[in-house]
Amino acid sequence: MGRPPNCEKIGIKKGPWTPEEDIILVSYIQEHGLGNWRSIPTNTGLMRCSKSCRFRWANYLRPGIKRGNFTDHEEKMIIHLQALLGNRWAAMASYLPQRTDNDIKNHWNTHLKKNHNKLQNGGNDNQEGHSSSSSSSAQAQSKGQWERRLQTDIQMAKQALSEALSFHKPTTNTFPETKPSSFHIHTTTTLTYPTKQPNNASSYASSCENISKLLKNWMMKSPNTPNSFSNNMVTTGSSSSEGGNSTTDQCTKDHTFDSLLSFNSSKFFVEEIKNTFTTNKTGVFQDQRKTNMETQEVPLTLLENWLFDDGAVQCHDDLMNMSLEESTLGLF
DNA sequence: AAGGGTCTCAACCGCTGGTGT
DNA sequence: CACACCAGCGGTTGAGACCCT
Repeated sequence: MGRPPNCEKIGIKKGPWTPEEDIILVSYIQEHGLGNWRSIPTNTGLMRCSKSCRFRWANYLRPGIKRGNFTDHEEKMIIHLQALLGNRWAAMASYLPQRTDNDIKNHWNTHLKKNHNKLQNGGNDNQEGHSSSSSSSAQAQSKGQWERRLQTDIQMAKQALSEALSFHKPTTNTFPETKPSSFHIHTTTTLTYPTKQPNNASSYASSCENISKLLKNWMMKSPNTPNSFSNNMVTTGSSSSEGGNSTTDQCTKDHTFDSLLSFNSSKFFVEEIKNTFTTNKTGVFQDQRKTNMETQEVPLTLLENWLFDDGAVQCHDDLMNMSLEESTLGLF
């Protein structure tokens, strides 16, 4: 027989997450790492289902998420990727590491879809005037899209395989072979963080960053903060509320982190990353995972390796060029 | 200022494929 | 092999923010 049914939908809370809940979730993940989502509500006492916890983490609390307006570059990427991949938001998110699939999906539906449809309708009008056999041309087009999609999947699979076989080899500069890290890391959020290994420097630096932001906002909003949460924060690693310079440092960090996650300038980008990760290892977050940092050499994550690769930025340009030519001609 | 319409986006829902028992 | 769990994905919803009249 299979596993015993485990349905516990009684008392499940829905709706927006409170800062308290965020803090509990982040603290727990920080302490225990990502593993069994199902155990999180039980172990934390959160009245949320595991799905909700995973979703909240993946789309809001996860380190490295960039929020706010999409840049022109990002929007173009999304349009190109949508033409290439269709509504495969998770796959698209793998090309935009700092954006979540939900973010991309929302942005597409609210901002880009309308413009896209407008332009497409305009193009269709012309096309229809051209040819009456729209069904066959549509079929051919869908076949082309399907082939491109398949090709993309094959490339991704090939790269994943080669990555697995030669883990430490430097990557080449052709698309998408240089992007395995982004595929591996961001297609699914759980792959981002080694399970049961809560000592990834950059990840936890960013987790603490998120926690401190939450805490800061929460403190401002609710002056009657229960001590239990403050204590929890201290014991679980956040130190941003301590010390006079913490706020300034935090702002600088926020800015830097946002900068490093933008694709605007390749050289600046790479330098920023190098500086930032140096800061991560020596700076304000050191105390947060002091024990681990002092006793262990923190390995670079796949993302970090990719980010250090100067050729990486070029890949996005390659993608842009490729898709521009064949997929979204006339969109811009 | 107020009311109604529109927009945005966080969160939920249902489905699917992989995996454990 | 069958059943159930689990994680992930894409579609959809609805509350709040925003804009317009």
